[in-house]
Amino acid sequence: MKKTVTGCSVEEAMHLLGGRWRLLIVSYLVDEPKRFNELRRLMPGISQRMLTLDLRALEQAGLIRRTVYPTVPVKVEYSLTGDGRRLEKVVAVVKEFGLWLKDRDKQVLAGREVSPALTV
Amino acid sequence: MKKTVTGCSVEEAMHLLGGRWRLLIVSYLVDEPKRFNELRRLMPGISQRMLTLDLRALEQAGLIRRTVYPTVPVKVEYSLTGDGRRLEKVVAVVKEFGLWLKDRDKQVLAGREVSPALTV
DNA sequence: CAGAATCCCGGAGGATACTG
DNA sequence: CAGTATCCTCCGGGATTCTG
Repeated sequence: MKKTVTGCSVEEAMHLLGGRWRLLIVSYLVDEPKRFNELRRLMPGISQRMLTLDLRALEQAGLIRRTVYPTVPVKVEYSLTGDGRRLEKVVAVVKEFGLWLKDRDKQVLAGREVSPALTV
Repeated sequence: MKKTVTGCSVEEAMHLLGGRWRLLIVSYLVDEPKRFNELRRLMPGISQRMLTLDLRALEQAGLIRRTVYPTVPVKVEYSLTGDGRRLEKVVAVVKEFGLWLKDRDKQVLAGREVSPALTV
C-alpha cells in the first residue's frame, strides 16, 4: 500500500494491515504456529507469491517469526511474536464485526428485513 | 477489493474495510458528523474521487448516512448509522495498535533498542 | 515442502477539469 | 460546496514454471 501522509495512527495501522490477506494470515496464527502449505490450504484464494510477500512483510514488521527446521524436506513454521500478539485484539474485534456483517447480510438476502411489522 | 472465497468472517470484514481509506473515514465520523470538504481536509492524501467512492460504498453497506441540507450552497453531512456504530470498537482497537506501532518504530529509528543491558 | 523467478492483468487509486 | 466526468498510472495480486 502507498505511503501514509498524515501520520495518523489509524492510517499507519491500515498501511500495514490494510491488504487483503495480512490480517487474515495473522488470524490463523493466533492459535498455533502454521506451516507454509498449511496456510495455503486455509486460504484457497491466495497465491504462493502473495503469501510469501505478506509473510515477509509481517516478519519484517516484527509481528511474526519464521522458524526453519533443517529436516529433509525442510519444515518452516510461522508464529506470532510477542509484538504480534498485540494483534490478537484487532483480530478478535474484526472477526466479531465480520460475523455480525455476514449474519446481517444473510438476513437481507433472505428477504427478511429487520422490521417484522411491515411484513405482516 | 476482490470477492472473498472462503466466507471467513475476517476475510469478509477486510473485504469491506480493507482499503486504504475506509476505516480512516469511519474513524473521523465517530465523534461527530462531518462534511465532505471537512473530510478532505482531514485526509490530505485522498482524492475527491476516492472519497466519493468510499463514502458511497460505506453508505451502501448501511454503515454511514448521507444527509443533505437544501441550503445554498448545499451542505452535506456524513454520520455513522446504528450499524456503523459497530465499527467504533474496531476503530478504537486499530487506533491503539497504530499508536503502539508508531511509538515502537520511533524508538527503532532513534537507535535505542529495547534492551538497555546490551547498550552498556 | 517451501519457496524464487518471471510474466501478466485488472482495478484501486490519482490528476485534472468541469458543474448545479 | 459537493460532487461528476475522463483519463491515466501503478501496483496488488494471479498463473505458471523452476529449484534446493
